[in-house]
Amino acid sequence: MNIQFNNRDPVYVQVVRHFKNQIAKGFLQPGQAIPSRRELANQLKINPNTAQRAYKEMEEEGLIKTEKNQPSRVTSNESILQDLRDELIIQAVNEFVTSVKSINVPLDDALTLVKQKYEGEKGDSDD
Amino acid sequence: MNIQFNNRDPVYVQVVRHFKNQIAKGFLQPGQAIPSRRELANQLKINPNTAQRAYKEMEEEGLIKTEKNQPSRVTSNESILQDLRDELIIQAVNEFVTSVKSINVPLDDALTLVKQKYEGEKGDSDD
DNA sequence: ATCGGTGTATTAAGCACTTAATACATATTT
DNA sequence: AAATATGTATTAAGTGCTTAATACACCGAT
Repeated sequence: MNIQFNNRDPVYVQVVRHFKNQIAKGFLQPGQAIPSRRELANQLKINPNTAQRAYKEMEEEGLIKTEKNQPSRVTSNESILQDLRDELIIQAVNEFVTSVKSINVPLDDALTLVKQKYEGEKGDSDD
Repeated sequence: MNIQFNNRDPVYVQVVRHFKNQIAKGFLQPGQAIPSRRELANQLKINPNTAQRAYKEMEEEGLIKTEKNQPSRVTSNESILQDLRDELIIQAVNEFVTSVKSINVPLDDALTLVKQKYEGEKGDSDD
């Protein structure tokens, strides 16, 4: 567990994004336990309330479930998990297409650039 | 001249983005005059200082030039204009590739989705 | 039963940033 | 010369939001 924080986005947003990526990637499995608020706060050197804020967001989106005196767990609702992945993809596509169309980049150029960039980098990014 | 403002980003940022798109698209030509701060403020119903803020940003990036008692003009520096377009494109590509790689979307899937989205929409967006 | 860990809620503090208000110098026009 | 429009700078106000502080109830283990 390690997150490279930037100074631009709020910490809790970055934490949520990190978990979403982990989940969408399948690195965090359905039903899998995740650290407690205070434990996560310790690991990431953030305030416990910030961790709570992140977990609350995920809870409200149905990504994690928390039961009395049990560690929070990734939801086992496959539909939600599928939706998460779809949403992340769709959002990325929409933003990209909007951007390139707004400055009249031809489709083929855009595709070529994506291909080059995608293949040009070795490892996966994580957040 | 018309901008559809959202409530998320600062107004001056949206103004800058609008001009950047117009320039990158070639809709605003090199050397072409743009409205005065107060005139733009009137047109867009924004505070003159907000217009000034936007122009200042563009001035600092070398996108526009302002000479004493002349309307501000789009720079005639072709290199800057080319860089602008390149930057917008590269940024869009980077963000997109980072996003899809972070959740292990295969390249072919990504390309297909972009193609579909691109072709699926008729008009260009403007900001 | 006491202690430590957990989730949660409320409130306060802090902070960065945008927008607004105001003023000034200059130049062009009437 | 007066008036109008321009760019620019300084300062103030407002505002939304993140983060921190604190407290409470619950449960399991010692």
